[in-house]
Amino acid sequence: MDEEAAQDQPQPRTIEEIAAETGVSVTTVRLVINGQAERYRISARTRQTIEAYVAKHGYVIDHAGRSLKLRRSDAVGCIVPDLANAHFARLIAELEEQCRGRGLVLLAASTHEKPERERQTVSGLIARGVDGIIIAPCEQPDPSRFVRRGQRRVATVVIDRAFPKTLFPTVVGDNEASARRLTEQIMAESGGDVFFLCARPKMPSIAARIRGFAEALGAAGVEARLLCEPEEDTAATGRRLMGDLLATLGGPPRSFISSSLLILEGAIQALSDRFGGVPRDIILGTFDHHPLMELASNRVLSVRQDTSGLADAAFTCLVEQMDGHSEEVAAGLRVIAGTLYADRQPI
Amino acid sequence: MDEEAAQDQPQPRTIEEIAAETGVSVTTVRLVINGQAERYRISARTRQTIEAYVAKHGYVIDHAGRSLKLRRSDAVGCIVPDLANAHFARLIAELEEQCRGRGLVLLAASTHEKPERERQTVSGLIARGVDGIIIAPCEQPDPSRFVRRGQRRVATVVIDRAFPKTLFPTVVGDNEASARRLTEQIMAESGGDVFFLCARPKMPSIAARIRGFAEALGAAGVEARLLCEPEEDTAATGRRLMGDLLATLGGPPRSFISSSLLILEGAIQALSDRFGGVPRDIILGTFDHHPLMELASNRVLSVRQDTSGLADAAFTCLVEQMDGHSEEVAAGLRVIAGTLYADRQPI
DNA sequence: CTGTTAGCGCTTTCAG
DNA sequence: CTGAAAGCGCTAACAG
Repeated sequence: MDEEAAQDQPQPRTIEEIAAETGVSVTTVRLVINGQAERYRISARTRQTIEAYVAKHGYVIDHAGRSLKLRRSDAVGCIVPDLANAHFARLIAELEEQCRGRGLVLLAASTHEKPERERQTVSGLIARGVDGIIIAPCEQPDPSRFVRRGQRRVATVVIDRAFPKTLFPTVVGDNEASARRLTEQIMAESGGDVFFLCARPKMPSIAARIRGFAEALGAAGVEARLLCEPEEDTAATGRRLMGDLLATLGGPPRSFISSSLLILEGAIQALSDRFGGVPRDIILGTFDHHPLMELASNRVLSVRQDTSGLADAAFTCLVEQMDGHSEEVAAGLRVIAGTLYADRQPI
Repeated sequence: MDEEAAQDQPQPRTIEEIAAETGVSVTTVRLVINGQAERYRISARTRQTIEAYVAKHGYVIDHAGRSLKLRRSDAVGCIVPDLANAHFARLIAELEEQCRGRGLVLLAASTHEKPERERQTVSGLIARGVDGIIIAPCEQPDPSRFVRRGQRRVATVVIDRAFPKTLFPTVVGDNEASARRLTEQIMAESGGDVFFLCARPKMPSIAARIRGFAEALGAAGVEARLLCEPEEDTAATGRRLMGDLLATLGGPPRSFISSSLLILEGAIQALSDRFGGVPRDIILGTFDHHPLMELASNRVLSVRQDTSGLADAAFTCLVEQMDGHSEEVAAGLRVIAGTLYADRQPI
């Protein structure tokens, strides 16, 4: 009924219009609309008048006006290197869920690892008035860029990548420890014969994995077996690195670890090109678990990051800052443990 | 230098403040800031004064005020069933890129296939004042929900799922034709022994695939070999469907097609449980290509949707409506062809 | 060429 | 319990 009526009548209106139509003041209307009727003891009669009118015509608040007045948008920005990347996509999905729970909306943006683009994106989001930013940065973020209108810094949390100077609250996976465990396990299973194919070794998350890898090798007295590409984290890189490795070894390695899914894809291509498929006895090690890895008949050791743990921690931290009546939030590092899986089982 | 100065001075200011400080009017300031100095022939002197001031102190526009006045947010909302799903994540990534190119920002939201949530999300985004909505809906979208303030309908394009009544401009993949080609190819390679495991057969995209599958089977005079689950598109479903199939056949099928990556994952699990891996001679057919499928030693026939083509078409259509000085945009259907791949080669 | 002014819709004192 | 009025920052007439 009401639904029907709403379609005929002029659509949702402003508070002011509702006030005019119902013959009360905007304050009164606003009070009942915002559910504060009780608190201000609006008379039941006027209250019902208003509620009836709204039920009939509908009303949706205009956030633009609200934002302008409140200097608050109830929006948070999330900046990641690549929205299509499975890891970041999951992160975004979790964060959007959290946002929804608190009536916030999520602005998603990508940088493609370009620092300049990242800076512009940050400024852009701040100009949009976001109340908070969650960022997986491609460079050490500069706090002075996270301020608006001389106000204090916009709530910010860095996720996934811990740059040396932790100037912001930061939430990351336990890359170093995971890498160490993964490497140890692989060495145990492969007899110590393991290589690490990686791109962008300067990225803090990758650097941590390299450290973990090196520690495990060092503890076992094995020399470093690292193949690196400074920049391009692409399948093409993975292909090239694996190609190099095959050329060097003259045959397939017993096992290898790839620093990202893209590198793994490339490595698979190189192996397929050479052997018509991935030799079944190669042990695969990876940090970005994907269910399709089960397609391989190979032994797969993978670290599954606790994506939802990361998102939860990051969001909680963000909200603390946003609600923050407290002055400063500590710019600490929060590490979320991942889990090592062998094929489909956690070990 | 300027950078340095900017850090000492009070941060970015309002147009009004800049006007006061530089001793000119807000109009003048606005004109030069918006790059319309030429057009209104602002004198070089005042112009330089302003530019110098801005260069020194910086200025970022406040979108809240702008939105309120212009009734336009330069934001578009994108609503998909699941942001973590590879297909939608790619779509989101492409769309964000497009948005960026036009100075728009992207609000991302998910529905998890819940109609009620979808409706709320639409209303929410409209209340936020988005200028456009791109939606992969889980139900026939109701145009009356896409209006704001009695104004005409917010620019909207439906993507990925063509419901029977095409009330909005709609951009989808060529699911039916792709499915037919895929099925024909698989039958040619497997001797006609092919099954289709699918979830949510009522979804228009899935329904189209089922039609294509049935057509190919019909043309070859083979009976329907469809295993369906009405709702849950999950790995658990895929596992169950494959389990049922194995029980029925008493052994692995020669080939099967899965309606989604999740179904494929589940099917793989069921096969692994039963045979300790995916029997190598099974031919895999799928609609959501993923590079990791190369891990399989199996023959893989997959339809790769032209994600960026979909995104381009959808965005173009959206922009037409947003800029639309023309009255109505035709609510037509735009079909984007996918490509059939055998292993890594298009065929 | 430049300045003044009136709102956009909302919230928030401050008065009744 | 309810109303009036100011103002958030921006833009777009309209005057000079």
